[in-house]
Amino acid sequence: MRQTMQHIKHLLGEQGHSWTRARSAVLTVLTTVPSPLRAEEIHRTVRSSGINLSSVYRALRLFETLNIVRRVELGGAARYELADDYRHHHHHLVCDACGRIDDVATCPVEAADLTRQIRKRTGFAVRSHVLELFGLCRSCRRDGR
Amino acid sequence: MRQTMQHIKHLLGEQGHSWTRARSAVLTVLTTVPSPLRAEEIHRTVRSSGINLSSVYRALRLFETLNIVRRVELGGAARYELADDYRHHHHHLVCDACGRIDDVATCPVEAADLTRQIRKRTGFAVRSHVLELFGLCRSCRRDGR
DNA sequence: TTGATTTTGCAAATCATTTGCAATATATGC
DNA sequence: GCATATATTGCAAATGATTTGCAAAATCAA
Ligand SMILES: [Mn+2]
Ligand SMILES: [Mn+2]
Ligand SMILES: [Zn+2]
Ligand SMILES: [Zn+2]
Repeated sequence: MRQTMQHIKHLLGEQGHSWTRARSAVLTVLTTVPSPLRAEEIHRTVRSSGINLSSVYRALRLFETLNIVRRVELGGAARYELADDYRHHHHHLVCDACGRIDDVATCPVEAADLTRQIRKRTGFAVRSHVLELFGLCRSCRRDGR
Repeated sequence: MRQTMQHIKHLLGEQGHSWTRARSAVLTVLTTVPSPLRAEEIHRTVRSSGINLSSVYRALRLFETLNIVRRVELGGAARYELADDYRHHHHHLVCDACGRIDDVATCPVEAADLTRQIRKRTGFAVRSHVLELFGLCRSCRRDGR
């Protein structure tokens, strides 16, 4: 999305970071593909532009600290997707059989106001949470796996 | 807990696995310490018995597949704790400042009956979920970090 | 106790990710 | 645009966590 790219480019400038081919390319992939991708998957689509895997990792790391991208851990290599500031806060349904990953907008942590409950009960101030749901997607279920 | 150890020993036998010094030692640690531990931390307390780090990893892997232990991913090395069959289903509060890890019994996924809702809406059959909460524990909050 | 079967210690391999460094690209002020 | 100070990159080597091959040692069932 052009809007998002422009905004992020500007943000990088403000923070004293350059707008480089590598960063731009990685970001293009992430704004294009909705599911969380591995560094290696991102690299596969930008390597033709002569961009090194290390640079992909470096770009992702920078984006993560700037809250542009968030890391998603689903077992194995980490995955990355645009952060909540650019896409609705959401969680994932991961199919154990075929590996398909879908978004779920429903957040039970927000729905239950869990953050407030925990703060009241324990004094712990929740600032973020990780929630991932695993199971079988409709079609794998049909295939009786 | 003696009860738990006996039960697991019996379970291993049933499934054709031996009851070995390494497995017994790892299990003793896990039934003793309530917070999720890293392989290396477990090893530190059993190395004196001449047990190798590889064996700790192998024991943990076996226990995981037998649903005796569950892996907890909180960033960095994986951690392991007794599985839900032996301890209440629960999640964690991880303090970003001091690293303290507490259990939370409240499960918003169960509370919201999210599994059923998702199945109805999307056909996806949720079988398990991962939820970890990050923030500042009461005392780190007081210290104003 | 014994022989068949598992498991272990150890070292080397693997996998994801990070890092040092010299070469290259980007930004900024002419 | 052009020069140049600074930031970034490619590449290869390092790292940290976890896994693996294999011969030796432990466990198990008879
Ligand atoms: Mn997503
Ligand atoms: Mn726990
Ligand atoms: Zn949420
Ligand atoms: Zn739960």
